[in-house]
Amino acid sequence: MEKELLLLGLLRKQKMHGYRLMEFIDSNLHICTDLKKPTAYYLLEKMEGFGWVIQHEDSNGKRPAKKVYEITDLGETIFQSTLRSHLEKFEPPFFSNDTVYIFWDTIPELDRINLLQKKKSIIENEIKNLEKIPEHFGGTQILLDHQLFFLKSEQEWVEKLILKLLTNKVKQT
Amino acid sequence: MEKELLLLGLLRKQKMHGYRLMEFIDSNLHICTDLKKPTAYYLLEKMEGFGWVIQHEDSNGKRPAKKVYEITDLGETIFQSTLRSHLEKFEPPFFSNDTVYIFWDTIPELDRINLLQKKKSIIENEIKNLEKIPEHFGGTQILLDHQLFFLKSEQEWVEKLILKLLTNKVKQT
DNA sequence: GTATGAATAGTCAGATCTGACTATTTTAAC
DNA sequence: GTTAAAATAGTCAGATCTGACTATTCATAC
Repeated sequence: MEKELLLLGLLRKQKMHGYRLMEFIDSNLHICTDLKKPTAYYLLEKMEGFGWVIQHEDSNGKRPAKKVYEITDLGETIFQSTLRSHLEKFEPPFFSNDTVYIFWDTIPELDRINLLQKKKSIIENEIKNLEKIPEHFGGTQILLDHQLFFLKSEQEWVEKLILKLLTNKVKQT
Repeated sequence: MEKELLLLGLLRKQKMHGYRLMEFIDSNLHICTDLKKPTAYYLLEKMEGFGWVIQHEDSNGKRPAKKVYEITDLGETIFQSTLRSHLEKFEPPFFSNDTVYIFWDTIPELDRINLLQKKKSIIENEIKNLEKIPEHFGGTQILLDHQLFFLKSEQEWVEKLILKLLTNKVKQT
């Protein structure tokens, strides 16, 4: 429901057509969602079926008709309850790259260290990029703070793992 | 490719049929993947098409024929390169529940604190549960360590956020 | 004026994923 | 020995998602 929540929340502020929605999401919210354009159109149609949004053609002037979506009262109710249930919930994400650790013993020790070092530098770059972003508006700043906090925690973890590998190696020699 | 990697990696150790694979994943690897049974069967068939695995019917005795999957040389090559590329990569997960923060201003201040407190207690429970799990084998222990490290970081972050809200409230009064 | 590229708005076939189901065999209880 | 429950093995229709595409309009440069 996160994607639906996002769309509903944006439509609450202002009625819009799909393209405008995706434009906003792409340029401002890429940290918190991977919603793609065709999915957005698909979800808008689905939500129209549920009666969460209504759509009317806006054939302004010469341009071909645009489908402008607007949130309904039902949509607002859904938004409010979903918003609350998501704030209180906690669902750990899957670290899909972690699958490798299951097969840790397949990788020679030197490779492990080298590859982890690369991972570490990617994280460091991400941190630098995030720190460059100027203060955002309202809640989006919380989102950025969270991401940054998370990245720093990941950095620390990888550093510890590398250190552990290095000290193990020293012990062996 | 994480799901394919997982299946290939397990088939490397031992040829198996889909049910056995899923049994192992469900009972040991639920932390790192959300692979479900029908998806596993789908992926096995796909990988058979790619020549990464081969399948032969095992009609042992009375039971209806089982499809036993086995990794091929090509599959092993794919596994090795995918394993390495995943170890060096870092892709931050999407905290889908964070979508709420975009609409932070919609929620009354008291609700915010209450709901975050619930979130916090869920995290604390998860931590307790993870700490109960006895030492695992090999790489899987790294996976558990990572998850625990992450959860503690999340706990800290939520605590900080709650604290910030509380001090803001005091200032206002 | 017109060719070219960017912006605008959306669609579609095909890939991926899953809830709910089928079907058989084994185990256990009586 | 028969019935019920659990274990075993898999399937399928339908939901969800996306890469690649279409189609129109606007800007600009020549």
